[in-house]
Amino acid sequence: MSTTPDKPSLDGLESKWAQRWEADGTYTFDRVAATTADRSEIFAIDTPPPTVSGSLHMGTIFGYTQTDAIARYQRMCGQTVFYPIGWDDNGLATERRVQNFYGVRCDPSQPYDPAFQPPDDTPEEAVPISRPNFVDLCQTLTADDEQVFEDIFRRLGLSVDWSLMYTTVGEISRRTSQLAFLNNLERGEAYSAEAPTLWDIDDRTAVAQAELEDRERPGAYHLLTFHRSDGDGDVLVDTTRPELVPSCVALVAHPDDERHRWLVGQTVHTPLFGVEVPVVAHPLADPDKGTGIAMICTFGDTTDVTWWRELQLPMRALIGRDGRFSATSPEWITCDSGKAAYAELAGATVTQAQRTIVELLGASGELPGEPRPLKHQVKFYERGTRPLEIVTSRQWYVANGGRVEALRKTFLERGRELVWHPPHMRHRYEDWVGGLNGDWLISRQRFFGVPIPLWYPLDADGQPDHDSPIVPERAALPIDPSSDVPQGYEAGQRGVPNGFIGDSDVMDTWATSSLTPQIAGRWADDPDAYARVFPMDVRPQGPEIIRTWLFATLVRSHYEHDAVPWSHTMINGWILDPDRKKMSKSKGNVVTPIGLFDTYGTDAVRYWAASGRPGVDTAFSEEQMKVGRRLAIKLLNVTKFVLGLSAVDGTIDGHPGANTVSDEVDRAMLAKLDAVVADSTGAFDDFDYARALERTEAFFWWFCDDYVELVKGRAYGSRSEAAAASARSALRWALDVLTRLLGPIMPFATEESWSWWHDTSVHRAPWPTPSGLDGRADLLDPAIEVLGQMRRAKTQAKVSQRSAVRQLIIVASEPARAALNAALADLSDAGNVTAVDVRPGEELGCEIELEPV
RNA sequence: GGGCGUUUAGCUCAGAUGGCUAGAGCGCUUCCCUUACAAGGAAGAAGUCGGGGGUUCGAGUCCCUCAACGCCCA
Repeated sequence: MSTTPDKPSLDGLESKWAQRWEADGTYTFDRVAATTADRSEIFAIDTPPPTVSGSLHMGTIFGYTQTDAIARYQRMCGQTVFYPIGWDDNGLATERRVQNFYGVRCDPSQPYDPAFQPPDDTPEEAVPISRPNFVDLCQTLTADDEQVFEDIFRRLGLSVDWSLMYTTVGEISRRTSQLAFLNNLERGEAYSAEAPTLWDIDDRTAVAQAELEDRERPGAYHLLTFHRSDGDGDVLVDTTRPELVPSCVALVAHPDDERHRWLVGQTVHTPLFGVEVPVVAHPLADPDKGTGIAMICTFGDTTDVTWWRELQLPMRALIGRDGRFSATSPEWITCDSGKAAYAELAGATVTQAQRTIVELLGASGELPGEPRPLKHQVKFYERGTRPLEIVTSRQWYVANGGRVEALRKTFLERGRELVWHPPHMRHRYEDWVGGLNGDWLISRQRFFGVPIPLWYPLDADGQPDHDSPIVPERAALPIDPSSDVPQGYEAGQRGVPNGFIGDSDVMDTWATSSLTPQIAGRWADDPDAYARVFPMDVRPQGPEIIRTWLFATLVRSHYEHDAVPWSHTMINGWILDPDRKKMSKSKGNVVTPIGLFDTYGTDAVRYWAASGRPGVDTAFSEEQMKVGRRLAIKLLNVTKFVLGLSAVDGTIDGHPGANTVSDEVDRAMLAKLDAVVADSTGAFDDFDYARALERTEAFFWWFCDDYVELVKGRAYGSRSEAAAASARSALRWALDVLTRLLGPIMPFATEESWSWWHDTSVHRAPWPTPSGLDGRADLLDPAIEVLGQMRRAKTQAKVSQRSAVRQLIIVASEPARAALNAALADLSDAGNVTAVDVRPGEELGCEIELEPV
């Protein structure tokens, strides 16, 4: 117990208490208790591992504070709380940051340089370095970033158990991720296939459906002339991608389109290249677009892929992984003029090719009319800068219902097993699962990630056999197939005929972070410990990653455990800037938290975060933080006041003593507080930290402004010792309860004021229960009303609130008079009333005669 | 084009199963250094609850419709 300071202050509380909590293990997950506890006595949280590449912004503070409030509530309720933390350092975001930070790029053909040092100054041209050197740099940089994040989270007062920290490229994550993948493979849930894939030509990697975004781009319709093979005229086709004419495999019209029905089944020759292609019918052809007949190319967009697959068309792909047209003329272009035209395109980028082909078509007279500009939606990788292309490559997939209706239904049903907070967020999940159009592509042609743990045997020609991958021993995980050697082979056989080769890809970030319950819970290493926390109780996260993180976690858990990974999911809202725009890095309106912690104190920032309702977008508001700061200071001050009164023996021992709290006024206040306790408890049980805070806060201000003012005189001893003891006892009890109610939201100020009169942490104190004193909650209403009228009279008379009332005449109904009588002495004290008279009447009213100045 | 959400004082938001004479905080105005708190306290002004229909004795709350904004998906 420390002494109450003369001048309470919020300054410095964060570092003082963060250190103390760490030293005391206040938030440590109690493994011993967990082994004997019933599962219902453990509360496990699947914390989002934030991406550490870059700065931590207010959205993170917002969501994580809300989760922390729930964790603290559950802990005070006596739950053994499993609250881990992780860093998502895996993936392209980190690679980008390393490239920019050090001025390097990964070139897997470079040999490892053990003595490599990054350039001192960022060079103009990126320095090519080996993959191991590159990965080293990624590790170095993320380690720095992670320390910065940890400092911020500690300052935020997150009650996570730091000993449970993991990273998504760490050894445990790699083992878990590879093990889960091998299990998926063994059960047939993961497979590899050579297929058209959305491809980012800048990052040179495949991209999954969940990573796409549509962006509006200017384009132009070009009217192209195809020539009927029967020589009986031309067919005009509108396209926004004339450069893909050499990849054209068919024309397509809607089956019900009368204008083109006669043409279906015939063939035409493509402009410039003279390749004969069929005219086919398919319902996805839009009769209202362009001329109503479209060119199918392999591949201009995802509709082309659908047509190609469903109509079993040939593949005539020309754009390579570098985004350039093939350097050699393809075999399907046979005429000399076609070959000559292609020679102009060979090696060109898409933009160059379009310009060239428009010129060629203009010269050949096969481009009637001018291009007509339009704006259209183009698919981009969400982190990318150029439109995605579709290339054919071998990739690994995990079945997610995108191709099989029954599986899709299974995942929709899994989604309904979860309790969603707020409930409408479930729609986002269902919309996404319902709209899947392919399996989950998990392989990435990148460097900093969890390797796909496979090798392939090479045949006598040195060609890999992708259908018979070599699987590592489970006990050897994690492995890196680019340096580890499979059982039964020797290192010298790598890459030689009849030898082996490692899979060079890494897994998608989500393929690892979809396993956060398994990683944090130590599924791969400690099944007993894992069984204590899985399925977890809650997954808090942002709405934008329902389609990725939440869905992928459900998929993995379904396969691995035939269960949903948690019983509840809490989806937080967005942070909006004062103009109601979403705050995001790209908009440049992001505020960083440290300055706010300095200015308002962490509790104030937490107060703002906790006042955002679950799932509701919330304006960034420093005004709200000021309010939170006032609340925190008020708590310190009112605690100082209550503790400054002499203590009452034996009244605070779990509950206020029924004998000591003898005054009806005090019991009425405690009855009101009982209702607040019940409300707050119910709200927290329903994950509604905001409602809990709102109820507690409203009561707290009433308590300070009205109740304390009403009983202050009596508490000082203006009447009998018993009357004073009742007030002091009630004040202490109420303050004790209020401090605990505010603990989950404002951990620092509550811990500080609590420490002035307790030896143990408020965050380990039991969650409050009702006093059970059966007071009349509405008893004080008329007295408080009269108190207000006296204040008004004094304010209007422009005199001090302290000034005396010579005579107070109250008119009140019978029940109100009874209630007033109980409080009349307190009222006279509080209003400094010389003479008071209560008279019968209908409406409550007062006549107030002030003492002349 | 489809789905979801939001729309209540100048601002940010509360208003479970319809009963409100519509609340809070901030901001604003005025007053008060009162022995927990001047990084405070007291009081006051301020809203035809997005528009239009409907159900009902009664609707911010339920139904229909329209509009604006936001997000997600095509």
